[in-house]
Formats: sequence, structure tokens, C-alpha cells
Amino acid sequence: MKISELASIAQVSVKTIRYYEQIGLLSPPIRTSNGYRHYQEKDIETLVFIRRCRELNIGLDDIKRLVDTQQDPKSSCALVDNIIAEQLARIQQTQRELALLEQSLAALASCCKSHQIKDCSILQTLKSA
Amino acid sequence: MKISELASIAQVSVKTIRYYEQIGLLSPPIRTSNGYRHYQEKDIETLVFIRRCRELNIGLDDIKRLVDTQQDPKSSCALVDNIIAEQLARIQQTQRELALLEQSLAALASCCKSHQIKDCSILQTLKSA
DNA sequence: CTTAAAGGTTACAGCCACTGGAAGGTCAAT
DNA sequence: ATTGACCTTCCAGTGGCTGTAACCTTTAAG
Repeated sequence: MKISELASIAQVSVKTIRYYEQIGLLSPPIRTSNGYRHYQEKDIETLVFIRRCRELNIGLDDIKRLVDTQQDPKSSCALVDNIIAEQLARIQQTQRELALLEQSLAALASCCKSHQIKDCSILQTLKSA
Repeated sequence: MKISELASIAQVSVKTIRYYEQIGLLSPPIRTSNGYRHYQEKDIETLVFIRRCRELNIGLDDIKRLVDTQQDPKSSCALVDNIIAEQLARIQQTQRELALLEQSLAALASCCKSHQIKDCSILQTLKSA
């Protein structure tokens, strides 16, 4: 199949597919006589796998490790476990940070009663907190 | 004061100060005869203000608007209110997205009982979920 | 007086994961 | 013959810095 077919089936943009090839995440497909990329059925599977990992916010380098791991049936699950666990930890850490941010912003947002910049309590707080 | 003094007082890196000047967020300071940047006391205030905004994850373009607003005492608080409210909304939206991500990752992380890649339930799930 | 360290300057490249656009080749239908 | 959709490559831009190189100035020590 051609690149746009793969793109629409796997729900990934054409640009992104070429980018993944460029950085070595997808192996280069064979080319037809006119130079067009020609993909196989299994490329759908790989690309959907990558898309799901991206939806979980996993970085492309980690995804590359996961894809490589899948190629080698003898390797252990430890790497996979680690990547998922670390990603979970990162997400949780970010959540904690965002909760603090939210508190600060909410406190700021509710405190401005003035209509003139010189009395704006938001700006006052940001200047001298 | 010199750039490194400003940097250590305002808790912003020297690189970042020069970058802020480059993008027009900080106005260019006067130069001493040797070409070194020479900063005033008020630059500390501005830079701390910017740093606090960044800690609230506010984008540099919005920060620029806030800084400009401060220069003009006649302008109203509406812009400030808007920027803070929008930032709060963005943070809350991100929090909702991360909560979903966390659920997905937690579900994945707890389901792998195997030690061989070919049976790894994490990879199975990611391939065919 | 020389020298070395510490700090200043500019300019360019890299990070992440794409995305946009230009300039051109190919294919199917009209 | 031409239109329009699709393909190709390559280069640049996004945000908010950070790293590095190459060079100049100031300051302290030997």
C-alpha cells in the first residue's frame, strides 16, 4: 500500500511516517519503480503500536526500544516493565506539579477586584510574592 | 550590575537573560565601554516577574503582554484576568488528560506477569488494544 | 610582568516531535 | 492536453531554552 493509505489506516500523518523513517523508528520500505514507498500489512501493526505508545506520551527513543524488543523474542520483559513504570512515574510527578500550579493560578485569578492596572492585585502579587 | 549578578539575584540563567533580550522580552540594557551589558535595579523586578510567570507555566508571548501592560498604567485589568484564566483552564485541561493517561499506564503496568517477551501482556495490549 | 582563571561577547547548533511549505515528479481521469 | 491528487526531497520553524566554539576583558596570583 502507499503511504497515504497506511497513514489513514494507522491514523498517523504522512509527514509523521516519513519522519519516523528518517529517525530510524520505522525501517525503510521497498520502493516501487516510480520511487513511491510501498508498505506491507505488518507496517500497519507497527505504526499503530507506535501511535498507541505516543498516546501514552512515551518518548520516541523509548518507543524505539520497545519496537526493538519486540523483534527479539528472547529478550525479557524487564525493559518493557521499566519503560512503562518510569512513564507512569513521570506522569504522576507532572500531575503533582500541575496541582500546585493550579492552586497558585486559582489563588491569583480570584483576587483581582480592581479595574485599573496600577491597582491590579494579580500584577502586584506576581511582582512581589 | 553585570549580567551574572542580575542572573544570580533574579535566579535566572545568564543564557536565558540574553535570550529574553533577543526575543524582545527584556529591553536591551546600556553597555559599558567594554561592551558588557549594564543593568539597573528595576531590571531585577522585571526579571523576577517574568520568572514567576514562567513558574506558572505562562508562555513568553503572554508574559510579554503582561510586561507591556504594566508599562501602561491606563490599560485595564481585563487582559491580565484573561491570561491568568486561560492559563488556569489550560492547566486543568492538561490535568484531565494526564489523569486518563495515568489510568491507562497503571492498567498496563500491573498486568504483565510473564518474563518472556512473546507472552508480555504489556506488548500484547499495546499491539491490539 | 606574565599568566591563568573567571567572566564577558557573539553566533550557531541542538533538543523534542513533529509541521509547513517550496519545488518538482507521477498518475488517473477528463 | 490538462487538471488535480498524490508522491518525492529538502529546508525552515515551533518553544524555551541549553551547549559549544571562538574570542575579548578583567582580576588575582606567582
